[in-house]
Amino acid sequence: MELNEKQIQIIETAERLFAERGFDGTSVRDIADDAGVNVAMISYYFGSKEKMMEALFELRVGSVKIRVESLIKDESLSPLEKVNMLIDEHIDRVMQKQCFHKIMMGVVATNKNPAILKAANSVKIRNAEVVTELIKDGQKKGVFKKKIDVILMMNTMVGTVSQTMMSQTYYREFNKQQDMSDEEFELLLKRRLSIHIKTLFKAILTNEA
Amino acid sequence: MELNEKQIQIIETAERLFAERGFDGTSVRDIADDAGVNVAMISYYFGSKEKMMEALFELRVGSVKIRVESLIKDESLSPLEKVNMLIDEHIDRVMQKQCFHKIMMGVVATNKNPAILKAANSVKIRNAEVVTELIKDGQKKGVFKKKIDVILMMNTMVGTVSQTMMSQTYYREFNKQQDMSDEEFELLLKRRLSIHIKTLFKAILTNEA
DNA sequence: TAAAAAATCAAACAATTGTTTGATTTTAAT
DNA sequence: ATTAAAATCAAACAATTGTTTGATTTTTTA
Repeated sequence: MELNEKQIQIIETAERLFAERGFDGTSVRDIADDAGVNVAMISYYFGSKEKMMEALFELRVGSVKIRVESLIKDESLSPLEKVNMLIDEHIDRVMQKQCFHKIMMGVVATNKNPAILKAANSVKIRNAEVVTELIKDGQKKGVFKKKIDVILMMNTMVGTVSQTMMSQTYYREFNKQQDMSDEEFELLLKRRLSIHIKTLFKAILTNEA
Repeated sequence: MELNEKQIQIIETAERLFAERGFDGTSVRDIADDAGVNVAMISYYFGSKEKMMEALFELRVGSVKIRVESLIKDESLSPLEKVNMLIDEHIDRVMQKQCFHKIMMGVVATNKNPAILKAANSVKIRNAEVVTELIKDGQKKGVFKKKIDVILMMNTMVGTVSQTMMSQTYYREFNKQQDMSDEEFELLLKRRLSIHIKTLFKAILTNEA
């Protein structure tokens, strides 16, 4: 599905409101008003509220796959370097599309929309397969430990980033970084998250101290 | 607020449905039908749907605090032992009340109900303070590292457990453990989660290999 | 510029929402 | 057994929901 300017404008408004209030907590009139269009435009363009959600999902997920796949194949990088790049990639992706990731958490929690759930699951499976290959490669080269639970490891990455993203204002308060600009703080948060997760991964992946 | 048998029955039905479909995705009639009571009973007992949610929150959160506080004060345990017990405590709590924790994720994501959000935040702050004290004690005794980001560490625990709980059927498929009974699998999952997180924490907390 | 297509709109649609009402039944107290 | 309180109910309430209609305007095409 190819989207024109107005459709994207509507979708991005919906994305923001869905993240703030949830899918069922946001009416099509809320979206239309906020986007400055007539209510009928949503059905006119997307068919239904549900299908608009699917269009949003398609828009956001579509672009991700390629970068990861090509990264894995790069021969000049060590397995650990690749893992570290995947971590940074994930942090950037979540922090840059916070609204979308909030919505996704809601969609996965409540098994509402089967179409989206299925698509999200296939993305997850593909990622797990890619990472598993990467781990195996590292094990073959003797730099990674033998017994590694890939799923739990990825759950730690995804879970830590989501949890941190969702409660970032709280993190900011706790560490008394109110004086920073939003951009500064986000950079700091990303840097700390990156170091934190890389430390964790190094501990469960490698044999070094 | 003290609850009679029927009120608890309604609340537990609501809890299950909220976890499956979200707060706004569940109507009071859905709840009443499933609980086998008249729709009017919800307003009659709780005042409103919103207040019923608050009663649910109060019911589930009320019992937690005491155990954690007393655990911390126990002189016979080392700091690392205490941390490990907190991890197991958290895993048990989430796995035993999965529906509730799913709902909480939704509530925190969408800043809808201020009363609940405020209460949830105060619980979080209290926990962070307790853990911070625990970490400081370990540092004083020389068994913990100097620079530790308590919030990120807790985000890793909470995030990993939530993520794993939410996608446990997927974990089961991926590791081909369909033949197990549900009880067996849950035990296995809890054990693996426990070891996994303890390994992570040991790596960022202690100086050992 | 004329015709066709696309976009926009206010209004209406039926269905569902949370809540209230007022009567009736059940339970508890005297 | 009588009274008072609590619980239960079907029905109705107004508000909001997602969607459709049919007319009107704007844009594109020829």
